[in-house]
Amino acid sequence: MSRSPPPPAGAPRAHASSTAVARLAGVSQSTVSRVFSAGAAVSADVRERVLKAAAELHYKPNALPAILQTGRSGIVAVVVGGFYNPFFTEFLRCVTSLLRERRIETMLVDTSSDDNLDDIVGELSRYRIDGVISALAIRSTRVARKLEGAGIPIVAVNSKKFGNLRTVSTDNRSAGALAADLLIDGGCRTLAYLAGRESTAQTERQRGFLKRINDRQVAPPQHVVAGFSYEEGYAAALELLSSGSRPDGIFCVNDLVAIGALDAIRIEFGLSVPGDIQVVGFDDIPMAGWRGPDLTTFHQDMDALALGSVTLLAEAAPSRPIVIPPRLVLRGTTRPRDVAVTP
Amino acid sequence: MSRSPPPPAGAPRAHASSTAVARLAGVSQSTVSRVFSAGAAVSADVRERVLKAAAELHYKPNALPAILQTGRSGIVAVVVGGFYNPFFTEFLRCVTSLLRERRIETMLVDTSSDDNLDDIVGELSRYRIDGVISALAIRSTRVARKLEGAGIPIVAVNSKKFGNLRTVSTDNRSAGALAADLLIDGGCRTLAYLAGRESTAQTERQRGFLKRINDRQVAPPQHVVAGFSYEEGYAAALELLSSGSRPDGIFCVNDLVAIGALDAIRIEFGLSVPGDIQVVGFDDIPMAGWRGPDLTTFHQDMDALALGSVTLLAEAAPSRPIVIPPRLVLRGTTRPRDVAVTP
DNA sequence: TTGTAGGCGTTATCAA
DNA sequence: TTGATAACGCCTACAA
Repeated sequence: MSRSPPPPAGAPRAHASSTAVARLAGVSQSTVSRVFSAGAAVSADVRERVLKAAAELHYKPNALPAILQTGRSGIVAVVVGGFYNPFFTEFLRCVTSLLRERRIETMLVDTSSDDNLDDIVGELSRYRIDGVISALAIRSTRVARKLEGAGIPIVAVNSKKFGNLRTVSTDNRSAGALAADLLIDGGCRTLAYLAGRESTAQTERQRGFLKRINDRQVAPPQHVVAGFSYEEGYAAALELLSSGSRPDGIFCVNDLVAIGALDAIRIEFGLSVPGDIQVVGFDDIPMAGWRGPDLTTFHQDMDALALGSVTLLAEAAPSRPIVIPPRLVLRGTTRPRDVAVTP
Repeated sequence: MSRSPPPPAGAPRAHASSTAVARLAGVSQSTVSRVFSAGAAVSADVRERVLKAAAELHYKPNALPAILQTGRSGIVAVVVGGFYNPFFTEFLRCVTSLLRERRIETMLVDTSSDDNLDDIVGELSRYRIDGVISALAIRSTRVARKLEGAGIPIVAVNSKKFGNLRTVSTDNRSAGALAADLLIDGGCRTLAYLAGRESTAQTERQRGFLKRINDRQVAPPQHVVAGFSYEEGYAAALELLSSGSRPDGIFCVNDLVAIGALDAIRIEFGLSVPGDIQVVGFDDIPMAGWRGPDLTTFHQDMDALALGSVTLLAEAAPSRPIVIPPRLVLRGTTRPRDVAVTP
């Protein structure tokens, strides 16, 4: 029997195979296989002998041949769009936790844009991943089409729906409308919106906000494009206030931008929040609850988003989009109020 | 030729194999394999024909048989100890980015404790991962030993060294000493330390801090066990100050604890920082640089930690531990000073 | 309950 | 430069 040359000293010794275990236990390879696959019929005596041999050889079943055989890898790729934003890391936490419960492994992909998602998924498909969960929304038809061509089920969060794409979203538009109500009911009359860059979530929030403002016959808000980071929020607020305008209510595309804006308003301009200006964010990241920012915001229900993603991915065929309602979290950057807010 | 039954309608169609491509291109399977493995000799003519056929069939080489054959998967598991702490997420960001450059995939593991790391790695070894990078330090000999038994190279950050374990660490002890110097030179005489729970990093920071304080003949600091989160830092500061003591300098085990403490000090007690109390953190997470906290802290060089981890993992045999110097970042929670700090 | 044999889709080896 | 053939380690019939 021909054998491979011995591994160089110091190198991790090769993994034992089921054949090796079988030899040591004096049984056939298939018997070893049976012992390690749930619900197969093996006599207690043989099972014990096999397990003993396996332990002795540090045997761990090799998943790869099984995948090769069955076509299912038990691996899901999770895509995030940057670790700077706790929205992504929280989502990642929830998803990996759910996947782990289901004994599925997570392959992590971090990318700044969905533009190259098709390439990344193509690359990952070499590992026969069972699916993709993307916290990054898909924007272009080109990418959506190529992803479909890869033949791997894909769930995207807060994304527009394309073809077979499965989507789970927070109801961003309603939240935008609610934000408008909140500020207007709180007495604001000169509103501003600190926007993100192109993304479905951002567009929807903005749309809901503008629509409700218009419906309630309040003057349209000033619009400043910030981005999604603390620094961009800070800079945008600086720009806004330096221009001489003094809005009394600001809705921000997310919490990082809102916290940046807050710091600029309070520290750079010495204005009071919510006295002079009320501020509303989006996401309810942990820092929004810190005593410093104490930010009023909309909670994105990560558990629901994650559970929805995992569930949709598990389904055989793409089903209807899942929409999760946001939850308003009232904190110290808006005026205390008794009136109930209705969508 | 026997064929498997056709896939159910709607199911993602099966991936094409190199054999299918070979048939279509009119060459042998080995030739297709050569075309897709770098640096193999194939005539331009044949290569073109194969690539055309491959494109037509959406062919992507299946990595699994290759792994089976070569024993190398191109997958590394990265372990983090909770997404609440930007230290972990930043590390994760740097590591995945470096791995991606090297065309290695990241399998993500999130676990609250290193106690079950051996089980997790055992589970992952089924995928024949090439190695493990753990941002979580390894504390117990039992786990270290079992990990060694798995025969997979492992790098741990800020960890004690066990056997074959490869380690990359920030020089936590020196940083602790520097923190003592900084506060004492800044005029502090009644110091306090907000500690984390058992971990090598925490112990080392504390040890360096205490030693330098002792060396400089300043009274030993008060010691409160907080933990590693914002909430725990807040609670610990509350406890410390409610007990009636008024330290004038506090060193915190990490930035989250420090920011929690800051909020308690400023908001709950109305004290001035750095006027009444100076505060020093550790890690230099992004929030430490926000205008609100504006926290003086020690920067952990994530790029260096990540690069060290990836490099150590790539080495054939475990080599010497890598130690990264921390960098003091002076901000607004300590008094401005001109004197240079020397270790 | 256990063993035998074929096949999954690559890489590696050797011959042509 | 190309092709045939043997692994890699498991799962899945099917036979004993």
